[in-house]
Amino acid sequence: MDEFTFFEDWDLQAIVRGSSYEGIPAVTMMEDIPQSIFSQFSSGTEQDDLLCSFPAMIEQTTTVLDELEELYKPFHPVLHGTLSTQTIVTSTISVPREAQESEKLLTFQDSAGAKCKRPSKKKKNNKRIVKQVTQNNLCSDTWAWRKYGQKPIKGSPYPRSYYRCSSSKGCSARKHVERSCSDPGVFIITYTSEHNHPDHNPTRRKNKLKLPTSPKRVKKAIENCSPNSKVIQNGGMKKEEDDQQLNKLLEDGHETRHVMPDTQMGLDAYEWFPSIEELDGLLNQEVELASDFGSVDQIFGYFS
DNA sequence: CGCCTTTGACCTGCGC
DNA sequence: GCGCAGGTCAAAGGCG
Repeated sequence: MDEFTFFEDWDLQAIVRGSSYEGIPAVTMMEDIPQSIFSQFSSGTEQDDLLCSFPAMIEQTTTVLDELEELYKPFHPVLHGTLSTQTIVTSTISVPREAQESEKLLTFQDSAGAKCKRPSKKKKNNKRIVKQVTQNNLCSDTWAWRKYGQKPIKGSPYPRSYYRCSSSKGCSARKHVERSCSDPGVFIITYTSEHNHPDHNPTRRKNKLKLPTSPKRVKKAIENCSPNSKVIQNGGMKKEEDDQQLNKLLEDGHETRHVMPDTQMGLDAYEWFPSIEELDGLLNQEVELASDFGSVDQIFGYFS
C-alpha cells in the first residue's frame, strides 16, 4: 500500500469526524486519533517519535480500518442525515494548531522525508490542512488561486509553490503545493488560513472550470515542480517521466472541462456510502471518477 | 487590459 | 547575535 492510499484511508477518520472549514471540509485533529490506534505503533517512545512513525503505519492500515469501522458506526446516522457529501469525499488531513505551536507535536515526517522539528511560521489563526492528491485532482478545489512565490525546500528535489486565494480581494486563504519526494506523482497541498468569502464568486475565475488555464501554463507548472526547474537542479525525475506526466495532466485538464448536467446529479447523495467498506472503496475509485467528471470535488460543486 | 507566473529580494522565526 | 530556512513581497513580463 502506498503512502497516498494510506492517507486516503486515514481520511476515513477525517470523514467520520469531519467538521466544516469554510470550503475545506473534513478537519481531523491529531488528538482525536484513538489511543488504541497509536498504541499499535508506539513502543512507549515520546509522541514525537510516534508522529514520525506515520509512514510506518502504512503497512498496518488494514488493522486501522477495523478501528475506523468502529469509529464510523456511531456516526452512521449522521452520514445519512446531515453531513455534506463534500465532507464525505474530500481527502484531508489537518495538523491542529495546538500541535503546530507545540514543537513536540509538530515533529513529523514531511514530504521531503526530513524531520520538521520546528513549528511552522505561525501566524495567529493558523489552521493547516494537509491534503495529498494525485495529478488527476491537482486542480480540483473550487477556489481561484494566484501564485505568489516558489521556494526550494531543503532536503527535497522539488520546489514548493505558494498560492493565495484570488477569488476575493482581501481573502487571507493560502496554500502551498509541493511534490511528494517519495512519490512524484503525488502532490501535497497545505492549506493555511481561511477564506473570508463564500465559495461562489461570479466575478472571479474558478479553478474547477478554468484550470489548467492553458497547455503552456500547465507545462510551465509541471516544469517548475520538477527537479529540472531552474530553482532545483539536483537529481530526481527523468525528463521523459516529466513529459509523460505532462501529457497525462493535459489529458486530465481536457477532462475537467466536461460539464455534469444537474439532472444527472439529482440522486440522494447520502445513499452513496451505506458502509465503511463502500466509503473506502469510493475513495480508492476517486481517480476513476476524476477521469470521468473532472474530480470528486468538482462533482460536489454541483450540489452547492 | 486584467490577471497570471516568475523570481530575486526581503522578512521572520528558530536553533545554535 | 548569527545563520539558516520557510514564507512573502513586488516588479517585470507573459498570456488570453
